[in-house]
Amino acid sequence: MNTHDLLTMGEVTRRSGYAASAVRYYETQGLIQAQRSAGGQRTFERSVLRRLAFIRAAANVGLSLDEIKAELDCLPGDRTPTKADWARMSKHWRRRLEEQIHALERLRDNLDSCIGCGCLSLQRCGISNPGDAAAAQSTGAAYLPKVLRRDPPRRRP
Amino acid sequence: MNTHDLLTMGEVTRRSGYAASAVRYYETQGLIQAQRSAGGQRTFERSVLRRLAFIRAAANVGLSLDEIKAELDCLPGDRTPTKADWARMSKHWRRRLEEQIHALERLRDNLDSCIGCGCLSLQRCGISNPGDAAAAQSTGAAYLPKVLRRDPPRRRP
DNA sequence: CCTTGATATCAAGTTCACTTTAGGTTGAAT
DNA sequence: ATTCAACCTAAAGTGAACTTGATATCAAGG
Repeated sequence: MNTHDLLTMGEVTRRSGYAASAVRYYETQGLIQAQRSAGGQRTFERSVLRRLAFIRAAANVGLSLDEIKAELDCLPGDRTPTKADWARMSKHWRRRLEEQIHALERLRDNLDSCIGCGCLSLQRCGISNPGDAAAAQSTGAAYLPKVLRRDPPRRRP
Repeated sequence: MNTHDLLTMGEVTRRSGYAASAVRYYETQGLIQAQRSAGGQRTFERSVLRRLAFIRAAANVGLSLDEIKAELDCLPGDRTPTKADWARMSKHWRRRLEEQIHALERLRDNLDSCIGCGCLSLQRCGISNPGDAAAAQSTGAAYLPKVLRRDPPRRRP
């Protein structure tokens, strides 16, 4: 416990749940900022905790650090998100979550129909949809939305 | 087009959508097998296409290669999955997909309530749930199921 | 035979999000 | 003054899933 409102690294790690190495990493990546003491040790404003919470939340929603940085950079003057910012950004997140949910639901439903067909048919299966040249026109791909697709079949120039 | 039913690398890459490097990688990892021609070039049985389709499907459901290998190894005699195998395994996948869907739905709903609270409260927010020492008992974590949790807050020994 | 394009191997590189290691410094308490 | 936990930096390591690069061989048409 220190007397005024600057936090030490130890306090930040304890209260944020992040490892010191992660906190330092985020600083190098410009996601958070730190002041330095005379001896060169980091001191953090209390707001860094909120920022770290934001980072964790965004990461849990599936954003990459680059994306998170972009969101944080959108905050004018590098301030901590206000309620309005939060609402705006959460709209963004919600859309993303909805997409993921729908993608998974489609995948699940397709899985059900695949059980019936003894599937993995190279021609028709929407889950495997191997991008067989013979099936290039297949509608199967529609079942696997981009958000879930791991690899792009047929990247022939 | 070759005359009998062994496939060349080129045919496999064209028909599976996988890059040759990926196919070779899967072979080193024991996910697929290949015979060799006199000159040392790979030849594949046609069933490798089905296996690759299976691999892609499983990967799209979110399984790691290790998990996929485990599933494939479960097939007695290293054969291509039959309808029964497929049904058994898809049950596995379905559970996984259901989990992911529910996790995302909870996250989405929590996001909605967070908009109302101007959130990211260190104490209560289920989305950020930073593992603040003061909030160690928080129920917030319940909102973020393991499948979605990126990092384990407070791993203090 | 020669050329060309497809394949082969093996090691090393890539990306992401950090962690680990090694070795040195700080700062608060005794 | 001494001690020792907490802190610092820079560089290298991790793991997943491949890709890239360098270099060499194969296969088939002309």
